[in-house]
Amino acid sequence: MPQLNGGGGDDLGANDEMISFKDEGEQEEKISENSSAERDLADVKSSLVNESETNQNSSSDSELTVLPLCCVQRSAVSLHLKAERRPPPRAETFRDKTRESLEEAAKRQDGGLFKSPPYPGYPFIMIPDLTSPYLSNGSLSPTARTYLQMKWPLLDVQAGSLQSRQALKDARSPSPAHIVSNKVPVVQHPHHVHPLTPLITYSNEHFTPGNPPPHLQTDVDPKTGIPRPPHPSDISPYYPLSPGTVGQIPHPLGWLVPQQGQPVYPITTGGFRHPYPTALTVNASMSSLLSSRFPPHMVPPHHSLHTTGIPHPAIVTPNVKQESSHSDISTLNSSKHQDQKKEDEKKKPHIKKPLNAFMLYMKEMRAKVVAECTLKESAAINQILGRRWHALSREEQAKYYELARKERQLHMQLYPGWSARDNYAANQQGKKKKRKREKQQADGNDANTPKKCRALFGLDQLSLWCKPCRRKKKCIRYIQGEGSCVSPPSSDGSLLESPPSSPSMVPNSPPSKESKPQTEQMQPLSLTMKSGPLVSSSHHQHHHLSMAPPPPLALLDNSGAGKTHGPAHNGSLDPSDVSSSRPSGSAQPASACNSHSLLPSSAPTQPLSLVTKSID
DNA sequence: CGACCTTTGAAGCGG
DNA sequence: CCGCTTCAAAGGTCG
Repeated sequence: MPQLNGGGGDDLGANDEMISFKDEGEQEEKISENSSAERDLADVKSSLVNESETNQNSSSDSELTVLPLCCVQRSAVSLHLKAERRPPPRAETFRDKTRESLEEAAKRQDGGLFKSPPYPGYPFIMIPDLTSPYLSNGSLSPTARTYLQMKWPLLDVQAGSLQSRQALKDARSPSPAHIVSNKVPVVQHPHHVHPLTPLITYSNEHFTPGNPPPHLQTDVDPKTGIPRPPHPSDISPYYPLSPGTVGQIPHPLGWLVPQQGQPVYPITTGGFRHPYPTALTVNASMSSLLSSRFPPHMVPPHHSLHTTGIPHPAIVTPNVKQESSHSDISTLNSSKHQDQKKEDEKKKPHIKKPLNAFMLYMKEMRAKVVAECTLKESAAINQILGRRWHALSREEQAKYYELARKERQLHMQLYPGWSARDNYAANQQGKKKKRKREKQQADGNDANTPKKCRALFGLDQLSLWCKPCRRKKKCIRYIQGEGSCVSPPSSDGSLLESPPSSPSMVPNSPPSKESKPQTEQMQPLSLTMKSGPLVSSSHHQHHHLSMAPPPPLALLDNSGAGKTHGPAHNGSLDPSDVSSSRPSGSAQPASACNSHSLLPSSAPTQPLSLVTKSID
């Protein structure tokens, strides 16, 4: 059985046994609680990203210091989900129905999930049993995957561990900053690692030793920051591998991490032998994610081959490309066209885009959610994951951003000439998502995705929109005049989670790109909307929300600011900024606005968050 | 069997 | 510079 949670007492763990949900409204309420955190996160996001990048250079020590949520133990509310899983009702209008069902399902599940903190105490990370999770062939069904609980390193930090950590740190060779950001606290402690680490599951077949790609091998771009030189430190000794398997398991970051004496891409054995203290190594889970990205079976094109001879996961050869390998054959029949295409592709293997932070997160968490929720539909699961993502603490998100950054770097090194555009072209040829776009657009136009100004004035009166809204950023108007807030995202409950980040006020935060995400997040709603008249309700929420307590994150921030932990983390993340940004507190309310809660009822109850607030 | 759905983030393209 | 579009993962669902 996959679930290890139970032991932890994590509510989430309560998988199958679920108690029926009461009202969705409640769920939403709970969600709102998260919203605050989301806001913070959003604000921080940008900083995180930057941080990750900046981190490279900076070496601060403070990894340990910050323990985010630890303190904030959210009370674990027992989570009750319906054991019975209702497949989304299919109905007449498939789309609407499906949507609704998805939304509903998501809400239900999510709500349930949210009741209990996704990561209570932030303790665990579920590691998928990778037997072959990433194989495109997908021999294993998702459900088949097993997950191991891992403690999140940060949480674990304790006095003793700190010392050890420090030691590790010291021990580390001057690791390339680029690879590891000190600021991001990702150090994994050995003892924390579950003995059965998922990594073990990696199939050996995947990895055959080989030589690293030429370009990689020799050098690492000093510039890019991905160091090739042997870095003992990079490899984590802690990596949870069973002895036997170890050799075969590639280091998750193996591509990036060079080992002493070993080939740069020693996926095989080398990878794990050496201590891998650095942030990169981070969590086993994280690493697993990365490793997952590199499926063995994919055959890489010449240069794309990994040192080990293993192609980078990103590369998909047409044949191998999807699970439906057999289908390929049939496809061949379809037309010469394809044949030609194939040939072309062969010549030019399809290199996938590197996964972004959220995608990495999804990969890691999907199974968990599936297990917990009993939902299988990816759409619904993704909604939940999206919410959870928003609920993640800065640190947590930072980890993923960091991973994503590394992935991108790696990807760049592996495929120097590659550009996302290549894939665009491919699709165009293949013709992939067309309808989708149309639909999206349509939806977008709808009030369904309410952006403050957009909802308020409509597309027609774009000129009236505040600049940020026009840019898809946070609505100033909305924030500023809280009262003015029109309705939030009414539409979907799903939105609940996505709060607007505190924002506006903080123009400074360097969130260039990040800001975008935040805003986007805020408007995820598309799902729900169809149903109805949420807007009006938004008002209520607004009030409530405003009253709502600050998110747990706030604590962090505060603590960070005031307290020590500032060091590494903060520095990198800029927590200070964050905290500062929020200080007024006014921001929160605003964000609250955003948070969408459709139900009036949703309002007030989110005790937990409040509690956390007390910290102050 | 392929496209869609859904999420966030990164990147490309065009104005 | 800004906005829009595409793609990345994933699995159920529909045409």
